[in-house]
Amino acid sequence: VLGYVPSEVGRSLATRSTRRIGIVAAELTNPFYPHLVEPLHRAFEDAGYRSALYIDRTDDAITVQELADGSLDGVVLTTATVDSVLPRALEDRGIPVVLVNREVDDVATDVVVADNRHGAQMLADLLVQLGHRRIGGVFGPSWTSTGREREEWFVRTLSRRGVHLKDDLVVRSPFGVERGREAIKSLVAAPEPPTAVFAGNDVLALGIIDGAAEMDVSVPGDLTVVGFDDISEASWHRFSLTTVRCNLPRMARSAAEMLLSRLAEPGQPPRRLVLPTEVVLRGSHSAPSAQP
Amino acid sequence: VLGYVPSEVGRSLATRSTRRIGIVAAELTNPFYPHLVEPLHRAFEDAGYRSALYIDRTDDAITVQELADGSLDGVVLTTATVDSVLPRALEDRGIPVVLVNREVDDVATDVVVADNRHGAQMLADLLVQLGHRRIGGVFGPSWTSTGREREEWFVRTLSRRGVHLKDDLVVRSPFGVERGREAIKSLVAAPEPPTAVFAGNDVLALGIIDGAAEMDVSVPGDLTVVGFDDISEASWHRFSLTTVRCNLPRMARSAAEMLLSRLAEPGQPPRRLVLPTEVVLRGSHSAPSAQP
DNA sequence: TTGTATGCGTTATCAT
DNA sequence: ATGATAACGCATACAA
Repeated sequence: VLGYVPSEVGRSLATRSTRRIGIVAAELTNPFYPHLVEPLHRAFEDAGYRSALYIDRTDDAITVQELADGSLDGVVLTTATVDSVLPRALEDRGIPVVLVNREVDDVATDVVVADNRHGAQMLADLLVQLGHRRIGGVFGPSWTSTGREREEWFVRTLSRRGVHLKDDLVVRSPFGVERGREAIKSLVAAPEPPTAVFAGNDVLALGIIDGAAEMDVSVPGDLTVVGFDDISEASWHRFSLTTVRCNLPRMARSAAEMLLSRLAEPGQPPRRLVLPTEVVLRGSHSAPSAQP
Repeated sequence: VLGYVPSEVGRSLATRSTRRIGIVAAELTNPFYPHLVEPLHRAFEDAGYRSALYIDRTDDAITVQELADGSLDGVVLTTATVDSVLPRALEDRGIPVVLVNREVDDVATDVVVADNRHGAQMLADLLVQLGHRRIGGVFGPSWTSTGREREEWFVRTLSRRGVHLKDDLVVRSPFGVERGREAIKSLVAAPEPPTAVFAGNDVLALGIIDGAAEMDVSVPGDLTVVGFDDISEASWHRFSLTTVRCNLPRMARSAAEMLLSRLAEPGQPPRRLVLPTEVVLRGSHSAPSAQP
């Protein structure tokens, strides 16, 4: 018979290697994650590994036993929070882990992140240089390294330039288009609405721009919006989002390489790779219009 | 020890069931697929099944041996073309298959699709009723049942109403935002540009709207755009796409149910489920403006 | 009820 | 080189 295909499960049992990597991401309908999952999948595929998808829902988090059932050679975590126990637990069971785009406190695993500090700093500089003083922030969750780091360095840099965010102009919310839409609605309803707003990531920024359009506030005429990540949607003309590029495909590839290299050489000390960021100027920013 | 997790691969070998379903989709950065993959994953998860992701790239198609290596209890195909051999091949090897959103000629497997004919018909009626006569089409690939069916019934209905599409106003291209953008640029460059354009799906429609904005043709002022699927992006204010709803989450759930039921009862005759469609009127359509 | 042996499909080891 | 066989981790069937 020519159509014979050897059984992977038999092979896996004998070699104790499944040639399958677990990728845990948030809901894929959050437009951020496909930009990470897609190149991750491709990188593993190119290396002869298959991938299993795990969706980490806020209401129903991924557990250790789901990932440690012996069906995975390694795991990529893209949704880790600063207090995640998953990375520790998995490594304790001998399962190689790599963190992507998120860091975890007090845990030493392989990790690839973008230079969020520098990115946030450049964005802050950009806004004050444009002349903005009444600035708002729609930051990501403080329990994610990404949200936390970007917020911290954005406000810190602003402070250095003598600009301070008013409390009623900052919102913290989970990453999501809908959340961005809601957030901007509350911000423009403030007694003194911001002339510019920093979004914790592009997905929030898309929601902000969309919500602004909905309320007839023009971007960048009435409101400057800057994002973070540079997902492909940011370059859509209807958004034309000024943002900082994290080079997600590269981040994903690096993460895959790290995991693969650890599979080959399990003894290696944990590595931490931080990728450079650059701001990409598009059409969602401008100088503030005359203040009323 | 309390942290013991039984090995899935051992269990799989013994029970010859992996409790894992293969989901084959196109690149996830194509915004359509997350809307299918996400609810599919959820449905399988709820039923105690894990899922493996397979990305079907145009340049590197999924092969039978990848899916028939014994690591999958069943397969969901979302990228099948009318002449796909995969469904037949998989069923021949005893692997349950369900086709979602796409049909295959001369193959009897389980399938769940939307009522594309009715949807296309309603859209055609809408356009002529609005008064459009110079209508363009950016159809999907003719080698997909979805692209083919929607095109056929759209032009057929138009013909019945006495409206015919000029050859230089129809484009056929793979589904993709970028392709929609390119397509509309060629259409508006025609000697007599269309006042309305039908998109093979929402993803193409998004590209069309974005490309139109880029060329300063206003939607719906200068150009009416209608799509197909009603993915969540279609409801974003910046697109506000008039489209026909296929209820993708429901489609996915039904497909999962079908596959699961076949796993429980392998002998069943193939079923074909076609889900009703409805048009959802938003802001991307209007009557044609005065003709020059 | 608790325990023990056999089979699942493959790789790997060890004789021949 | 080629071929027989044990081991992988679990489930199942059967025996005690």
